[in-house]
Amino acid sequence: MGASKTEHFTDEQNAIATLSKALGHPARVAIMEYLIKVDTCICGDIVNKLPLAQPTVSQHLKELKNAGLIKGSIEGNAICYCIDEKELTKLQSYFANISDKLEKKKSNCC
Amino acid sequence: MGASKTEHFTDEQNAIATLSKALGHPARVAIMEYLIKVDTCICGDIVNKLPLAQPTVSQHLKELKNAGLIKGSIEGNAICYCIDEKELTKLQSYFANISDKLEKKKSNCC
DNA sequence: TAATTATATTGCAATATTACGATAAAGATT
DNA sequence: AATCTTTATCGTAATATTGCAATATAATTA
Repeated sequence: MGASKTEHFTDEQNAIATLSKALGHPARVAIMEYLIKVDTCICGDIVNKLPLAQPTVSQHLKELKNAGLIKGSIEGNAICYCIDEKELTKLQSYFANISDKLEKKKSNCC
Repeated sequence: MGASKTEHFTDEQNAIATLSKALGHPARVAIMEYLIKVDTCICGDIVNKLPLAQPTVSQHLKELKNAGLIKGSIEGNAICYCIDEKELTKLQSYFANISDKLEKKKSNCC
């Protein structure tokens, strides 16, 4: 059908999937990396850095914002975007936890 | 147009996006978690665990395999899937690195 | 070798994503 | 107030994803 059956999975599984999906496009990875690198983070700078049209970048920013990975604040005429660390930390600790489990298991299945 | 302009981004950005995208569906997150939890990992078990039809699960397994996150080996009649740690480690260290950078920066932008 | 079991593939419908031109909205500047 | 600058939204086309029934493939067993 095209729509995920999210209701059948745990909240954590859905949360991790949502965050991962938000980073599932190179432009959005590039935006995150840019925001981490610079401290000034005006939307127009991001548009200039990326090889995409302004509406497309705006859409990608919206998706990152919806996922909670970035936040934006009005800066006069412009909008200042920056990383929202909370969700990123969630992802980071999730993967750290998984790696830890695998490390301990020393899986020899396949 | 609908197709990502992957050629404009770095290899690492594309790699992280591909891995993230593969985990961008709760069913695939659930599959990964199941494979981490159990040591026996026959495809049929996964199908039974998930609230999805067999062809759908097969498709999700294929995507995880294409991304390099799991590998499968023929086990007589059945197929044994398990985690391929290499790519997962790549993701884990990527996020660890990002978190580290943010930690050091103590960003006070927004 | 026929039937069974396990998994993959095909085909298709429903929906989502990606991209961008045109345009709107809102503050800044003249 | 008219214009400029900056960002968001709308509309739309191209493509991708999700899901499953039907079917194919391949090893196993009777």
